[in-house]
Amino acid sequence: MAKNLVIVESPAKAKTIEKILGNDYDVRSCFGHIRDLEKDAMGIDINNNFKPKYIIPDDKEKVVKELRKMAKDTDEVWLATDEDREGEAISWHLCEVLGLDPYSTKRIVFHEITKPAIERAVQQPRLVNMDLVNAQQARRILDRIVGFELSPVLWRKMSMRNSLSAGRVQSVAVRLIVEREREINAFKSVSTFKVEAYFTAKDINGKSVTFKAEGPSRFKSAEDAEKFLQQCVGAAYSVRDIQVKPSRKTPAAPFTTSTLQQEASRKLGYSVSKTMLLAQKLYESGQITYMRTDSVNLSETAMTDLKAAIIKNYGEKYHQERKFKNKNESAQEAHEAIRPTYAANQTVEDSDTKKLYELIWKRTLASQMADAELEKTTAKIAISTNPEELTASGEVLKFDGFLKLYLEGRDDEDETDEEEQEGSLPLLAVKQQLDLREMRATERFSRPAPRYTEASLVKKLEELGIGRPSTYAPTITTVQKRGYVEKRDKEGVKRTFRILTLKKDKITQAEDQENTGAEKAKLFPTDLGMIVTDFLNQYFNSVMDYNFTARIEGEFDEIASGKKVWNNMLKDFYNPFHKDVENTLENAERVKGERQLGVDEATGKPIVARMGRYGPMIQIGKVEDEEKPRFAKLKPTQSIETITLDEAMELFRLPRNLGQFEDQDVTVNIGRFGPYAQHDKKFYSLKKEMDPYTVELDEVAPLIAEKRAAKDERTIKIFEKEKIQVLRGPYGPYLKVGLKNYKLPKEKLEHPEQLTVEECKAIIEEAKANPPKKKAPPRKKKAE
DNA sequence: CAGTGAGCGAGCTTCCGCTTGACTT
Repeated sequence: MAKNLVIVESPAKAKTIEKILGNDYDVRSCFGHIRDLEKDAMGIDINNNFKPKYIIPDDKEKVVKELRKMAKDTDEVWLATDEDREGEAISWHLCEVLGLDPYSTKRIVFHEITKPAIERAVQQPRLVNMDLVNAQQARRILDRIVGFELSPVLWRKMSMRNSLSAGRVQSVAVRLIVEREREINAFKSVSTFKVEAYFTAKDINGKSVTFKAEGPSRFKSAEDAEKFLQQCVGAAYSVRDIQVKPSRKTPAAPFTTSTLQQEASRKLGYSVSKTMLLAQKLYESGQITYMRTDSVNLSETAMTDLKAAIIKNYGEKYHQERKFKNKNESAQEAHEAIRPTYAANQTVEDSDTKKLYELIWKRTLASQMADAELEKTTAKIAISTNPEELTASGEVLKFDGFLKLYLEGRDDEDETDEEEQEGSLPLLAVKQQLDLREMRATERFSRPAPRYTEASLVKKLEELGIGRPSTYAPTITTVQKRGYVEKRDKEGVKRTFRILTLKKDKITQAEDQENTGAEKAKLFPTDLGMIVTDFLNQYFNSVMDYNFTARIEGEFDEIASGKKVWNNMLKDFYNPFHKDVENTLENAERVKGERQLGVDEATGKPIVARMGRYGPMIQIGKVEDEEKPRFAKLKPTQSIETITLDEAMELFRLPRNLGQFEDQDVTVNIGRFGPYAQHDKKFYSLKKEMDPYTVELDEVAPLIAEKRAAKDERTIKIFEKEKIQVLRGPYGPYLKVGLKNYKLPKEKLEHPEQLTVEECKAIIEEAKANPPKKKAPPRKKKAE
């Protein structure tokens, strides 16, 4: 046992630091928080000044036990958790649990895992900062109160299924998506006409090249555009003025969690959870620094390392030292930016993480590289018959600088002309006459703000100071798991647009088609998400306010700096909040999310879209009517808010009988698990692209035959009487009895077809006698 | 696995932020 025990949060970090500190130090990890509020009675004694009751969660017992033992056998314990609010609290909890005195135990901090930083830290120990700890306790308790008082309100007041949830972070995330969707639904697109003229001129080599110039402004109507073209008939064009301006581009800061998620989404198409999973792998294998960070800072040693790599690869000219400042006020900067551990490693072998690593490597190096230098040329072109002018602009890259490696992506889609790369212009002279090849006025439509992607939502949350690097990915998973939000694609619709062309002094009009509104992997609110958001907005306006988190963060800061007492802050929040909760429980109506669609022509009964126990549906007639109402489920992409009466009536066409296959009826319907076909008493899920409303027998019949064959293939053996199946799955052969699966012992994996009934029964008995340990997530009994 | 949709009441759910594995059909 070494003389010193150093406790950090992450095990990968522990390994590195142990190497740096040498033999006198044992470095161990506590794996994050080791205590949390008890769940009973919220774990808070509200009437006793919000006194928290902490427990050690089951999955932390083991590590706490080990740390206790080590702490007892060592001379000195050093608390080296992260230098932020949560880290400070973890240190305090460690004191409490390990029996250390917070007023004498050594607390050390460092922002980077480098030898000088750690050695410096060890020489300057301090004590646990109780003000900061109290700020964390206030944060924790407030989140618990909000979550555990709001969620039960939803259970009581929503007429849909249970296990709904609300919280300071997730509810605002859903609100953002709901409001964006409504903005899009309400958006009225207007069209304008954009004029582009194509000229030819001789370049330096005497070669004839074509370039583009833009019209003076966008025209509101086809008539106005035509009038302009008309005025250009017979005109001569000449260069009136040329401006040449140098410009520069600057590299983006190195990655934080949020910007890494954004770029991996834009450039590699990764979901935020995939990005984090791969980054974790890179971190654990020592390839990159810590991946949950809000800091853009690079350590001194990293800067030196990067400089060397840049100079070696690209030369002195390409290096430029830069320090980046964080724009985000809520940043706590306990770590460095995300960077490669060794700048010399351009890539990694592992094919899974290769792309992400290279992205990080390029971004980090680029951040220490020289500006790109450009030359922007703008030529004004006069029209002899018209006082208006055309503008041609071109850009030439004089020095690539950081662009050699990396250019940050953008969120706006490149559907329109706006983002067209500016090409280069031929060398023009003032007064030079230009030949017009043609001039076009093209109709363009304004577009609503795009729906959020996972990554652009993270960006927005970070801007609002809501959530932390460690929670962005889990929050996005939660709102999807709760059924408030769905990630999906949307097909575009065809739209016709007009083009007026002036060519050889003649104006012609044509039409063309474009695809618009197509979106990939975007976040859509569900009806449930909208209804819950409306409800929370109505009754808990203050918590749903986009500035709520920023405001209370300010108060946490005051607690951290000793200007405010944490219990008082909580009291000021709790009293009005709890009153709202009680008022809502007492007075709010149960929410059904009902919307009137019209009247059924055949029966005169009212038709409504509303939320049922099993999701959004259409109802014809009322429950109290003599004749029972008719019900139909909405399609997955439909929404209560936007469905039309005609679309609603369409839904009543199911179930459909498609005709006969092998002398049996084939019917299609939509069930609990999506669209399916039924044939010979068996069920077959329809393929994604098959629409149960339009699918035909000749599409479904092969599916039935194919699925039957696939099932035969998976089946190795069946013991009919005992109802034991031996099946082949993606993890190898296994046993299936009813809904339960059983693993085969290793020695049976080779020849599963030789298994006997007795052997199978023995395996099952064995498994039942030694049930697999279910630890962290307790299995839910009911689906959903 | 694939019929539902009212209302009652039992017994359940739930938060955010710090960290990794265990597990999967």
